[in-house]
Amino acid sequence: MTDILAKLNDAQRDAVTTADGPCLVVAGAGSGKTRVLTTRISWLLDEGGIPPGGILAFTFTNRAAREMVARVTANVGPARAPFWIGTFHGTGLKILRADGEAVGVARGFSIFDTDDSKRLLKEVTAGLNLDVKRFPVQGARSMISNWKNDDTPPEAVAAQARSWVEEKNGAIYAGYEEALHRCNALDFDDLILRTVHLLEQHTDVREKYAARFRHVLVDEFQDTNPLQLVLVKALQSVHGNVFAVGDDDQSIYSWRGACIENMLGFEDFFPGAVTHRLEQNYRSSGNILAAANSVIAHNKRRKGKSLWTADGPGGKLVEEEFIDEEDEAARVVAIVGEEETAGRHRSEVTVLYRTNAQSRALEDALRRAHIPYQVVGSLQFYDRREVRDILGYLKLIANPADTVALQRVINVPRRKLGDTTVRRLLDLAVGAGLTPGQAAGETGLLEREIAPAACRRVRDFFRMVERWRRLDMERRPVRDILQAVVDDTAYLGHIEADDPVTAEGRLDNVQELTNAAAAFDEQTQGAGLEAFLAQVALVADQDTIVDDEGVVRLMTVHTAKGLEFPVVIVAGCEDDILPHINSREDEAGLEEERRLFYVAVTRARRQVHLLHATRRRRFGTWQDCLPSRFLLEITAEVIERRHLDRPEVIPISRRLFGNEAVSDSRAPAAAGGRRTGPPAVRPDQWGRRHGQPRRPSATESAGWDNEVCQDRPYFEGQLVSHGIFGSGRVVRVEGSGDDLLVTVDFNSGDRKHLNPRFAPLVSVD
DNA sequence: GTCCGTGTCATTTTT
DNA sequence: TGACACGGAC
Repeated sequence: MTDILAKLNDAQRDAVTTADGPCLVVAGAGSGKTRVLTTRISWLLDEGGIPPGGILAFTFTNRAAREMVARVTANVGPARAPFWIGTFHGTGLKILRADGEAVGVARGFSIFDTDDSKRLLKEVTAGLNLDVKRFPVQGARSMISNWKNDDTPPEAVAAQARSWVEEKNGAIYAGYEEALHRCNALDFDDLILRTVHLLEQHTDVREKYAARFRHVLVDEFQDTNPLQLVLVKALQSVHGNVFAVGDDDQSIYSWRGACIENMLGFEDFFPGAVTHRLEQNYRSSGNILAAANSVIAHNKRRKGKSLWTADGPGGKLVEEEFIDEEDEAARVVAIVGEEETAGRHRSEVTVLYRTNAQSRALEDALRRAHIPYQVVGSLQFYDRREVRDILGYLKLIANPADTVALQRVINVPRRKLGDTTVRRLLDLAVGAGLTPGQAAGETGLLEREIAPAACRRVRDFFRMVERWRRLDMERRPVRDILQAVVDDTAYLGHIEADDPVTAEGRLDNVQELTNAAAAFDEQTQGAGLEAFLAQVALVADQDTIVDDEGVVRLMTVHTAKGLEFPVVIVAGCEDDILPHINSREDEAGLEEERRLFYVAVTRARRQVHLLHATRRRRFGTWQDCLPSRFLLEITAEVIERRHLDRPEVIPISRRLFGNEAVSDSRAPAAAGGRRTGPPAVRPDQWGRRHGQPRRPSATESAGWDNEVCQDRPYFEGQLVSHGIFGSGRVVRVEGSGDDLLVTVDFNSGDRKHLNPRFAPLVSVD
């Protein structure tokens, strides 16, 4: 243990060995937050004499939970690995499965994911005869989520309603809750809300858990919502041992109910709390930290801290301006090439952006350049239609009351069971107080509303489901049940027939799901269907980053939180993108965008590229773009700014007085249009318009060299210079176009085979 | 019940 | 631009 502590710096060690009682660790980006948390747990187990079951630790992601378990286990050995380290939702699930019946949570309940909730809400809204346009499902969902996170029940909403719309919103909420109950399902928020209710209303249960857990630890505390705070309070009520770690400057989930006040007001919520601060950064070079610090200092709502590093300043950050998103993407390709030329892996480069839509241009460019890439996190495996279909069957098998799943699958593949029939079936079932399957089993019930032929088809369907359900009751492996579903429904044939073009990929997905089920059976020694579905709902992070050196990663800034990369490219550093247009009105929104920018910059270890374009296609039309205001907040000494040098571009300094005239005067610049020809100004012309000829530095203009070299092809004996390898002489030229390969003997003695398309090779005259 | 044209609306998404 | 939902036509 002592050697683990010895690896910590003073601040970290103070935090780890802090005495009992509430403690907040304000941990800046890259300051060893996870290490402090895991060492603290190890220390409590080792030195504090706490049994493994006495530790309760909350994270937000499964990834974080896994990592924490792994690191603690490495410290204390598998025999003493704590087993209550998990996400808030996963922990709520565990408690509810054990004791939920006390608050009306029936055994065998399903977990509704976002998609399920939306379908249910749509049904509820329609059932209340409300216009979906005035009461959009997504809006209702977030409203309800907010209410649940404030522990506001439907009755309270109804009582406070002051207008027809509010009244109806309350009615939707109430209807939704009823429908959930009928489906014997909980949504994500319920997993926490019901746990809170359980602990609040049942003193015995609360004391059982609060006494069992001697220490409660929370990761990413800045992301907790009010309900999660209540949960934490309840669980520490006996002993008062809370250890929370977080960074208020990285709070970027307020739109999901995260409440930065939980962190800012920690000392009020937990009187007597001590606060530790971790400000030494072990990730980024000095300039990167200086840039991050200077930007985040503009925020008012923060605890205030300043990161520092014992390492050197490293390279400057680079801000680069481009004509449009295609040029920007070309620069990304070039940067990747530069890294490779320097002998590093592509995977050292990660591209971050604010909105998913931005990935498109980047992907196009990378694909054209034959650079493999991975878009992390956007299209979830479990969101694919065929996967959801099969899971729908499994959900229906596990929970006969799950009418959302029923409606999803009853007519897929087609069984001539249309909306009308299904609607009538559901109404009959509700009227009789039965599940749809039970209703189908009653003689004569269906016939009251449904045509005989349709009745037969309905019964056939449920007979099939019953058959599968027996497999589940026999505790057969999930894999077998899944296989039976796929076989009995001829689902693979359905995929082929539905769309032969995409069939192959979708068949693969079904296979992948089968593999996941088989793996689950094996790893859990047959935990069963219900457990499998819970895992799928809660551990859907298939977006684990592929461990592949040959892949460039693209992701949103949100997705990148908690990760680090050698080289970070932030694409689209423009006003209205980052900060996003929807956040510019209010100060709080702007501060969150600034934190987002801060998160992006602090992901980098070695180099940060901040790219922006003067115009960009948005919703089909060109839109003028101004550099992000956050770029101006970066302290000048640590950043190199490369702007397109065009007379019509307003110098960045003038923008400080930003007024309408600025964007007006820029308009002609954007009017040129790109389609008819190359951009008016190429990146390789930076700075040259106004005289002062200069040699492009190694890091710029690489993306354009292949075009340059078409005018001036390389030839043997040519003297060239390379930003990293220095100068040398061309000894061989092979291939052409994208495959052009130039062999250069550098003065350093190295012989390199370079593709000028990527390698910043400059002719020396 | 299904198909296709038209209209609409565009953040971020740990669970 | 493009994804998706809805309404009218078959």
